[in-house]
Amino acid sequence: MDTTKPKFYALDMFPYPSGAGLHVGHPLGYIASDIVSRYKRLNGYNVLHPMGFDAFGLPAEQYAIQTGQHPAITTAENLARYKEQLNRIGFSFDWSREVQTCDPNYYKWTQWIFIQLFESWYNVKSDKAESIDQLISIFEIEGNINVAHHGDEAKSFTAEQWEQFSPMEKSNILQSYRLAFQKETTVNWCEELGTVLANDEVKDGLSERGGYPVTQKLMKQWYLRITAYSDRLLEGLNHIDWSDSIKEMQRNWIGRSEGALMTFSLETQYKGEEDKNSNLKSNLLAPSIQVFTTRPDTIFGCTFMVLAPDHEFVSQITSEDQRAAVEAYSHKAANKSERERMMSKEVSGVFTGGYAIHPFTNKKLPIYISEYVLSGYGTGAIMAVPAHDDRDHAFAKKFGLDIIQVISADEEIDVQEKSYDAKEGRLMNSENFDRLTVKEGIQAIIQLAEERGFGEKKVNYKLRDAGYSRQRYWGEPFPIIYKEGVPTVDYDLPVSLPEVKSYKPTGTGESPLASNMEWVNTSNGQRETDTMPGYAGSSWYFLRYMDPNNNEAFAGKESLEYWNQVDLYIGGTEHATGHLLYSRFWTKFLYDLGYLNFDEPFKKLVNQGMIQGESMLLNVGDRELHIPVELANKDATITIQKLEELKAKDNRFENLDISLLDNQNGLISLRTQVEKMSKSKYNVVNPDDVCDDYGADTLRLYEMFLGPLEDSKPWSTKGIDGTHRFLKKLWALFYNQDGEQVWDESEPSKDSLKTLHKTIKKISEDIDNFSFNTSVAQFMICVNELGSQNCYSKAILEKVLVILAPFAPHITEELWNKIGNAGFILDAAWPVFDESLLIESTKEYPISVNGKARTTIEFPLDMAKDEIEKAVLSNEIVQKWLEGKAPKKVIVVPGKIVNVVV
RNA sequence: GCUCUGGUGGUGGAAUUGGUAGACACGCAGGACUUAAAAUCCUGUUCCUUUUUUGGAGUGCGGGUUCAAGUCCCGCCCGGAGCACCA
Repeated sequence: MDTTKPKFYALDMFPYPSGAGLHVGHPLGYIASDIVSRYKRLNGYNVLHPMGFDAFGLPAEQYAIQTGQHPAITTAENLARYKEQLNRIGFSFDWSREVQTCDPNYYKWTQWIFIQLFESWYNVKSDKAESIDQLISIFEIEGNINVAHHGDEAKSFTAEQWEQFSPMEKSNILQSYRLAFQKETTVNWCEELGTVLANDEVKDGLSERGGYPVTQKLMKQWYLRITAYSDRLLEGLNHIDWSDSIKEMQRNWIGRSEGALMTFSLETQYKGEEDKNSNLKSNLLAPSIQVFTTRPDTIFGCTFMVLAPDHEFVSQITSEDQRAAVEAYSHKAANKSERERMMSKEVSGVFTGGYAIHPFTNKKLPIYISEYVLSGYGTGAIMAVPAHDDRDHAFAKKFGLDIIQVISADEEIDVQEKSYDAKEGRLMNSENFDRLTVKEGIQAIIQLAEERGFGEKKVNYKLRDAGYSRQRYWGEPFPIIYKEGVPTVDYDLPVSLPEVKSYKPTGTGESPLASNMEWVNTSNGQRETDTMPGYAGSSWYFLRYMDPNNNEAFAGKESLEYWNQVDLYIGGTEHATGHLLYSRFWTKFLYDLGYLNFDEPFKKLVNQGMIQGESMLLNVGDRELHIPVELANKDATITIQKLEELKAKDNRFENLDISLLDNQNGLISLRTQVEKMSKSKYNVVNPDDVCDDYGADTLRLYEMFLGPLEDSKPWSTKGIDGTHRFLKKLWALFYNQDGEQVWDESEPSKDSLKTLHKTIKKISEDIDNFSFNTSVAQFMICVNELGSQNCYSKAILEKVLVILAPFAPHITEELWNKIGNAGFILDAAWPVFDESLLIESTKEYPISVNGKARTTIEFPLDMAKDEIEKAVLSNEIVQKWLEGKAPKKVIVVPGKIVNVVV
């Protein structure tokens, strides 16, 4: 490969090969990236345009559970079908670089990256990931007193103490530093799937895949410390060319908010029996409660406090007479599923009987528990300011608590009726802080709180560490062996996925791998039996394409340096907060370790819209049934005959009495509905069928012509004849209906050169702007014009073929060879655009009077402005419109318009 | 509720960022070729008005800036997507 040439890396989000095969929506983005790839190749770039498969995942496994067939077999079958379908459409993928995430030669490196994460920690001082061995040497020299890290809080210890710790204690301490670590927490547990899910795999309290209920469960799980990268993930968004909406989604997901931690001391302290078995001070008494707030300026309006029902201090601050009520409420809350909790908007809560002391006013503040405070965010406790927070206001109303206004508003407001949440106005009822603006108040109150030692500035994030354990079979095994309970690394990669008797999760929280004892028990200890989640393999696959067969590294240094960032990444928005965030995280991590010289993986991201299906619905009285779209006619009707055939083989129609349906001349009308393509809606359109009917080039052109790449649009074959007709017209410029040659070696006419160069210009611009629908329109204009000019000149036609080649590779390649050119059309060069051919000597100006267009006059383009002015004013029609009035002003926009203002 | 998007003919959609709105295509209507159909080609097609002439209105609604607004500003209405007790 000639590495002195410029490079271009065009990538598609690799598909998960499901059993259903491709539908016409899948190729949309692939066609676009293929056009750009071919265009760049014609322009002299080395283009990396690979394809592969995200092959680990739940559907194959669920199919395996049902049928007992090994997921590897079904995956291989599906994959072969996908490839066949893709090849039919004529993509220029470099299949020699194909990756499959379930291939041991691939997941070997997924496991290797996991090991790097396990053996790294995040040093806040250098603001990057560093080796855990260096951290251990620091511990050995000076303990952890000077270590600033991103991670869980660790007790401080000295070098001597570190020396004394047992291997298990050391391991536990290191877990709070490692970037891949274990932690016991409440997790999203899906009973039906028998596994834990990450936050972004849960939608509306249901599993994204399957739609099963998700509950909270306490389990020991692997996590990746993505939170260490929160700020860098946020900051990096400013330097990449992605759509605003995706950037915004990531910003919201990371959810940075600036505020303060405030400490409220407690009035009541623990009076129960001491827990002798615990040496944790907090179990004996809770001296104070910390809250996170973004509005420290409203602290004087705080009239009560609320804790999450599962906050660690709840039982200690609860008074005896309130204990039964509090426990009942907590119990109920804990057993609610995520979905139930989100469904009920009802205000609920219980008074604990405990009181906190307001740090400024020393007033007693009752402490409540309520579901509206989440234990996972901030400190799991809030200072409630009902006058200036909508939720606190609702709570105060329900429980009859005080509402004190501390921020004044411009308009007339009554905080007893409605809270005033805007961050505008001046402080009031706030002692010395009165009259300060909100902004000043926030500063001043934090400052004083810091001086007095009960508060500090604090940045909070919504982003959680990413759960990395799945109790599943069809995924990457962890390269981890427990030696007397201590997790240690197995460097002998790959750790291959073993055979098991059953793929079914045990339901007890153990993965199917646990049943293969021979595999689990090694001479060094027991293997980790969970597997990695779906996003593991997809978080770095774009790097493997650069050097897919490397056995020494995940990719070689030269390859990584040459191919560098993905220049263009095309895919759907469904991965906005999952895959795209994890990939950015892994890239930054590998950058920190020095393996990459870029820390954002995808320079430009384009999200193609979804192609929806048009469902055909048959009204059968009480309900509607989906009719397979291929049986319906174009005008949304179906013949009785076809309906009878359908009834015979589809049991959904068993009880249908066709004679009762309203029929007109043997046709029954159907209702159409645009919705997502899916098997169950019988509205899937297979690209193979379109290729059969019209050919792959028509499919490619039509999908591009449908509208802007980024818009969602329903699939409809209504306009497909237009693009097909275009290709026939193109062919007719070379050969007539009888197959006789009509192209010739004649000198191109001036007009045809003009048409050609206009097209070269427009197509180049359009591809750069991802405006493929207008490119197709331009090709149609080009062919129509050449046709009416009777242009059959080979010199023109072969250039047209080259610029059309990225869009319609099959027909252009065929004609390219037919007219006597050897070799691939992709090895040709993009024609050079000659501006001089387009320059016209005269131009028709629209002439308007007071902004209304009245007539047009032709002028030489190089005519001076004042000459044009004179000519316009002496024009008959203009004079008639002026009716003798003197013009105030004449505006001449060169090449555009002349406007006379009266 | 918050954030991001978008609203243009019968339909999908154009409009070089303030310069003749409706490119291109579908559909529809009329015509040519044909015994006929298909295919192909030609003409017309924003709406209202009108004798083909001609006017007038028009880019979700209401204001504004400008010689000139689909495009910019202010206030509404509607659709799509995402987030959603995040303190």
